[in-house]
Parts: sequence; C-alpha cells; structure tokens
Amino acid sequence: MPSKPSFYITTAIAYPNGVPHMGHAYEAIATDCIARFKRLDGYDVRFLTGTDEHGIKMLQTAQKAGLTPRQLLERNVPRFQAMGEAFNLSNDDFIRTTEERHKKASQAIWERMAARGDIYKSTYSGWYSVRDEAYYAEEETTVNEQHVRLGPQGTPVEWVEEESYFFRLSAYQQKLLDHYAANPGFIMPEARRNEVVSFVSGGLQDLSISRTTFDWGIPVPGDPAHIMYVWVDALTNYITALGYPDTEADLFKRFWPADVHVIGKDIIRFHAVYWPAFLWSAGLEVPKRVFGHGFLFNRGEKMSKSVGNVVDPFGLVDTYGVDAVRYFFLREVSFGQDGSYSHESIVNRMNADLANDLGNLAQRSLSMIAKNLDGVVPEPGPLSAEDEAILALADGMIGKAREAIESQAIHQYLAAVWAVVAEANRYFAAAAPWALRKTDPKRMETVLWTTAEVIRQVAILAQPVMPASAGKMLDLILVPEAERGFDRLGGGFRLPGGTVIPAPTGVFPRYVEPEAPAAG
RNA sequence: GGCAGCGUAGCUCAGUUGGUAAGAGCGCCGGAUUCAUAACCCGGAGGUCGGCGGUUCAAGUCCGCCCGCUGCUACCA
Repeated sequence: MPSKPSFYITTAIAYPNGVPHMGHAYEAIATDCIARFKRLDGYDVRFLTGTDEHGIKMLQTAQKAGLTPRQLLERNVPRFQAMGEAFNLSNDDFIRTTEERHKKASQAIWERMAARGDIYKSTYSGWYSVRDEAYYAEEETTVNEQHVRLGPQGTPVEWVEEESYFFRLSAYQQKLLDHYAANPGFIMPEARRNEVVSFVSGGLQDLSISRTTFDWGIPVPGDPAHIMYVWVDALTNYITALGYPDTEADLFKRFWPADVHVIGKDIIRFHAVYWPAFLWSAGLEVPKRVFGHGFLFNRGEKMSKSVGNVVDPFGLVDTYGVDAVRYFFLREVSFGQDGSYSHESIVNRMNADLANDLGNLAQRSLSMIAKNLDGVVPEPGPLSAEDEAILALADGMIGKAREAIESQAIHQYLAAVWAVVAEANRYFAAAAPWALRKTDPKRMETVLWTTAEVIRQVAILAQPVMPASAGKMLDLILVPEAERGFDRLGGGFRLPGGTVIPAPTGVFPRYVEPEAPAAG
C-alpha cells in the first residue's frame, strides 16, 4: 500500500512555572489547526507539544511557593495538559523535559556535539546578581550615582567567573548564512528571517551551555557538577519525542527533520540559530521551517498582571465555546503578526461569521429540505449557470486553502472558505427557493441540493479549525466519517441525493449578552 | 546610531512587475424580504492612499527628503 507523506509539526514547549495563558493556547490551536488540516489532506501527521520543566526560574518559583520543583510541576503541568483538552488539541505526544527519555536524548546529543569537537570547557564570565540569581549582559546593567552596577531589576551585580562548557557556535556562522540563503523558507515570516540574518551576519559568539550554580537540570555527561543550560535541554525535546538517540527508530525515520516548528517570535533566535547548529554538530538534519507567530494583545494592550487584563484561556472557552474561540483567533489574527482581541471583537466574529453566515445558511437551507421534502436530500436537476458558478467556487476552496497552509497563512485559508460562505448566501437569496416552492418545485430542489453540497464542502474544510462544530454540521447531512477527508473535496465527489436527513439543529448559536442581574 | 518594516475609508486591513484598484470585512445609514439563528439580500456612505518634492504620457504602486510608529541590533565607558 502506498505510504502517506509524513508531516511533523511542533509547538514550543511551555514553561510551567505559572498557569497557562492565552498566548500558550493560541500557539497550540494554530499548530493544531495545521496538524488537523494535514491529516485530513492525507498526510501521516505527528503533532508534538509539551512542557519545558528545568531551569533556574522553575527552581526560584518553587522556592518562593515553598515547594520543590517537582511539587511545582505536579501542580502546574496538569493545567497545561488540561488546556490541551479544553482547546481540543490533537497532539500525538506530550513531552516533558523531566522525563527519562529526554534525559537520555539530551545527553546523547551533547555527546555527539562533544565528539565533533564543538564543546569545550572554559570560564563563563559576566555580571551576576546574587539577589536575582541571574546573569546579565553588560548592556542590561547600569551604573548608579554611587558607582554601583545594577541589573535590570535594580539589584547590584558583581563580576563572576564560572567554569562552563561552551558550544562552538562561532564555527557555524557561515554555514547558517549559507543555509538561510539557500532556503528562504527556513525562517518565516520574512520579517523574522531578516532579523535573524542580520543578527548572524553581525558575528556569533560561542555559547555557554552549562551551569554549576544550581542543579535543576540534566547533568552533563561525565561531569555531573554541571547541568545543561536551558537551550540544549529545551530544543532537544523535538527529537526526544521521536525516540532519539535511536535514529533508526520508526518515528525518527518517518518524521525527522520536522516540517514546521511553530514558536513565538521572541524565541526565533534559539530555533533559527542555535538549534540548526546543534543539529549539524550532532550530525542530524535541520528542520525545514521555523515559523515565529506574533503576540496577542488584550484590547491593544499587552497582557500583564499589573494592568489586570490577563485573560484565562479556560474562561474564554467557558464563555464562548471552544470552537468559537479557535475560529476567532485563527481567523481574526494574521498568523505571524501580532493580534488584538476583546469581548466585542470575539462576539462580533462569532455572530457574524459563524451564526449569521454559516450557521444560518445551513439552518435555512436544510430546514427547507426537512419541511418541504420530508428530509430527503434531493437529486439535482439540470444545473443553471448560477448553480455551476457557486459549485465552482466551492470546488476551488481546497486549492486556495492548501496554498495558504503551505505558508502557514491560516487566516487566508479561512478567508477563502468564508468568502464562499458569503457567496453562497448571495446565491441562496438570489435563487429564492422559498419562492420556487410553488412556482417550480423541481428547480427548488436543485437549489437546495446545490446549497447543501456547498455546505458539505465548507464543513469538511472547517474541521481543522472547529472540529466539533464542523463535525456536527456534517452529521446534519449524514456525511459518513470515512467521507470527511479532503479527498472528497473539489468536485470529484458530490453529496448524494436520496438520503433522509434529520431536521437541522443550530450548530453555531448567536452569542447573546447575559441579562443584567438587576436591571433598573 | 545602524539595519528592516510600517503609516490606505470610523475600526481591522487587501492592494502582482506603475496605467478602469482607490478596495474588502466590520461598524453606520437607507431599502428589500420573511426560507432562516431579528439572521440573509440590495444600495449608500466619499478616505489629499503620513507630509513635501521629483521621475513619467500616467504613481498608494518608482526615487529623494521629512514626520510618526514598530521590530532587530549596536552603543551610550
């Protein structure tokens, strides 16, 4: 049997020293949408997400709470996993960097890099704040009137020299630049690529990749006084989950190199500079694409505890429903750019696009089949130019959607689908099947079938964004599970007539503001 | 300071290589309709396309300068 093409997509692993916020959920649903799209489009998909559980901040947060790091993780990681459930993620695995498999993988990649001669022991020096337990770059520090050098938190810093292992990042500068030039799609969007190219062109310094001042991390092989510094540990998760260091394992052979790492724009450098260098050093292939998405802003302002506008993702799901929230963020925000949201914008989107346009179109057309044709899906008669036109538009959706998803333009894929929904409403209003009921019932049947066929294709294409709602819509027209893949789109397949469908029920309810408790 | 990008209708934004592109969605106003989730459909609203100056038969669309905003980066010892 012919094997499916493979597709490996990941989110960044979240740092669970706090609870998940909407930014975590956003990255996850965008990645999930692409993963689901590819599955429906016939790919063998692997979708990975997880948590990054080591590092000094985890240790500090735990200490402040009077907990051990493991206790903190026991408290917080389930929240991230619950977020995955709440947002209906379809991840195939959930990697935790405290897992044994990850320790093995991280130590293995370290040893490969060392064997290559890219790791050496030297002295790491820098400005260290005892109070912050953190190192700062020179430019992050300031000198006050008393000639005391201060870190960004306003705490005094001192010059500290610490033994550390270094990675020979500087040796990879030209190879990275060559790779960027030869693979313009490696870093996306383009603005992010320009920044990285500019940064690398400016010269690369070797990277300190171990610490001795705390022990919440993976021990360096052969030198347990050192633990690996954050990025070697964290980035390796993408291959840990494929069974590394067993590069002959089925998962690894099928899915490495990854097709897309979806990450926030703030960690582009680690993924587009450090990660490929590590991989080359270890003799592995580099991912095909690193996509840096933007940030979300609440009413145009960055979410922050001090401003008091931090939005709980679970609360959004409770208020609007998971599919509406998924649709809103994926349709409203140009993927790759920053986005803004508010109660008003979410309600507007879900009412206009989902309830009024798609939900109402399904309701008005399918209810006519139920009421006038005893629920029997009609067979179309001769197709008019109008019928042909709207069907051609519906058949064209999958091509546009594929093209958009190839470049992670999720919003464009959705815009293409909803443009057809809008046109279908115009078609339906112009054809006025309710008027044809008495004048030309046969023609009415053709209009209703045509509309139902458009709904079928729209619903199939809406599954990646709104799995549950789209599925419910397909249930309304009795599309079998096996016929919901993208191979059923594009005109090579049509909604069969003759089946008896149930009376439709609303798939996308309008959001109505709750009544004020005490009007008056 | 350097590099990059942006500044188009109230809001969010599209606008190939310069010539029916001044557009879409939302909001707003008017109309129509009642199959439908008070939804859908039709029409309108007139924005110096940040400013100035150029190139051109013709410029949001190219060039220069200026203003404002954003990102990356450097420096400010």
